[in-house]
Amino acid sequence: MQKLETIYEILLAHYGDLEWWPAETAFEVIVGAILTQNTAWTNVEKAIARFGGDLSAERILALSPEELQEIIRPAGFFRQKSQYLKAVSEWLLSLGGDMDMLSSRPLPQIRAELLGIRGVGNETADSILLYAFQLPSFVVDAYTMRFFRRFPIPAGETYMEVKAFCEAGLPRDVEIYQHFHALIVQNGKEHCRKQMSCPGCPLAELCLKTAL
DNA sequence: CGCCAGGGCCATA
DNA sequence: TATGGCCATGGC
Repeated sequence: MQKLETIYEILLAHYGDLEWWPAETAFEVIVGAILTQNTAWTNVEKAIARFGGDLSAERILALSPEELQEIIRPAGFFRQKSQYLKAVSEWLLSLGGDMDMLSSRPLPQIRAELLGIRGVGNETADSILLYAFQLPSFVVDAYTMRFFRRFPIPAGETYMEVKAFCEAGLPRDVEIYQHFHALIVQNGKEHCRKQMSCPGCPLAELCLKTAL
């Protein structure tokens, strides 16, 4: 396949800078990362709106399980996710709650801590690192997995293999990681999801055109 | 009506 | 390590 940077440049030239993780605060990014697990983003927006602008780790811990479940109900899996939200909130506050202090520590350490939290797996951990803490940890999601089935990776296709491949093939830069992830999602939504709609795809000439 | 969306946990082999 | 069942809502 082509150099990863080449693919990135092509996508960037075609779609431009996509900023698709809208959030008022870093904590809202964390909440969104939990709520969006296997869930449409429109449902996450509904759930976040139901916090009524009062969204903090303290608030989440103060709410009863039932109250929290009722607020996030539109995001689905609300019984599990209410526990997950309380777990990340406890982690955050147990370390002082200062996002800047937290993010100033070694990335691998933060990632390991995140993975130790109930409800935080690889993708959620990387989303929090990249979009909430602004640290260079590449996010691999369902779109990314499908994407690299079109451009097979020699190393393999497990989560960590795809992640390592992307990080090795791009400058270690938060903006680039964020943009590339957004570009992959946008391209995947428009082209290789339900049907093979190659016309108009900026990568049509490079793609293996493998049925997904 | 059925499908599935920006996963993760847990039990089982 | 690798499947498979489970969790739940809203949009199409």
